Amino acid sequence: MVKQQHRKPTKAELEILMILWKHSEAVTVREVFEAVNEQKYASYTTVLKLLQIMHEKGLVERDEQNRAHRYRAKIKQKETGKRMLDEVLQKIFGGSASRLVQQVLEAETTSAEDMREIRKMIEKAEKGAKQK
Amino acid sequence: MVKQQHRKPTKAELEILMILWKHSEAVTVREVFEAVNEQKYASYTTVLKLLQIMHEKGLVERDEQNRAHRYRAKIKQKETGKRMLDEVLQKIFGGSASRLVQQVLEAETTSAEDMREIRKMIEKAEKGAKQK
DNA sequence: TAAGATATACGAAATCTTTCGTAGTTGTCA
DNA sequence: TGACAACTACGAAAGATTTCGTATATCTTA
Repeated sequence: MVKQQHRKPTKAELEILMILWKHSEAVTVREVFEAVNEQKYASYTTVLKLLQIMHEKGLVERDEQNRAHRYRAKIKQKETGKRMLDEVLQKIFGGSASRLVQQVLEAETTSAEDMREIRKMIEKAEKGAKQK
Repeated sequence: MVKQQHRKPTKAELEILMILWKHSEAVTVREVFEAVNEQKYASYTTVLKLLQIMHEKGLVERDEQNRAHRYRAKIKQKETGKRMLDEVLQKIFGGSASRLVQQVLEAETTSAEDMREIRKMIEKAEKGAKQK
């Protein structure tokens, strides 16, 4: 388990990260720009600047081999998700995982399908769980 | 299920809300101020201003009967938690509740105790689940 | 009742985040 | 090669959020 030493991504940065996470290969600014513009308008230089800032912050890696630089996420989606989830867990659910899960189960977006999967995971997890 | 028509609370507003949620009764600015300062330094007028802004936005209610106004959260912790959780769910876990729960189960903060509770909830929920 | 403590209101500085224009460089191709 | 397209760098405006000082009113108490 590694601790990340960077600040949490801002809203706009997270949007960029989500795009980067979809690609296994490093992508150009133009590609990111186009992906962003499928959701909302943003100028090319806005996207570029964001990537540059994220690079400074260490959120992304940059390959400067070619004229068009290529970027890839440096922080993992999983780690980021864990962090964000943990923040909600602590702040809103007072650290109670079961209260959080309960909320998820109550959400109308959780299907019977999801339920089954979740149950399986629990059963598996409970066997291997550390008894503390 | 009610939809909330206000914007999502900012970081500082959430800190205030968390304090308000702990109290069933409406509290004075001074009480909030003191609670805030157990965690970090903030001047009295900063806390006051935040509460005033939150009042304008409809995040809190204000009782102006006495000289020292009393505030209480107007939005529910549960609703806010649901919202925030749903945001993480959509943005990070692509809407998959099971992936989110899996992440929770993997977190080292989830105890065997939590697991048992979660399993019970699932079993109960699965029975009443809508089959879609 | 006068001084000091405690309130609210509110403008505006300070800070953080997002957006974009402009300058300058490099590649493309007719 | 010259014009145009595409790229990076970067400052700075614009927007959002947070912080605080000052003005003013009200309560408390010696």
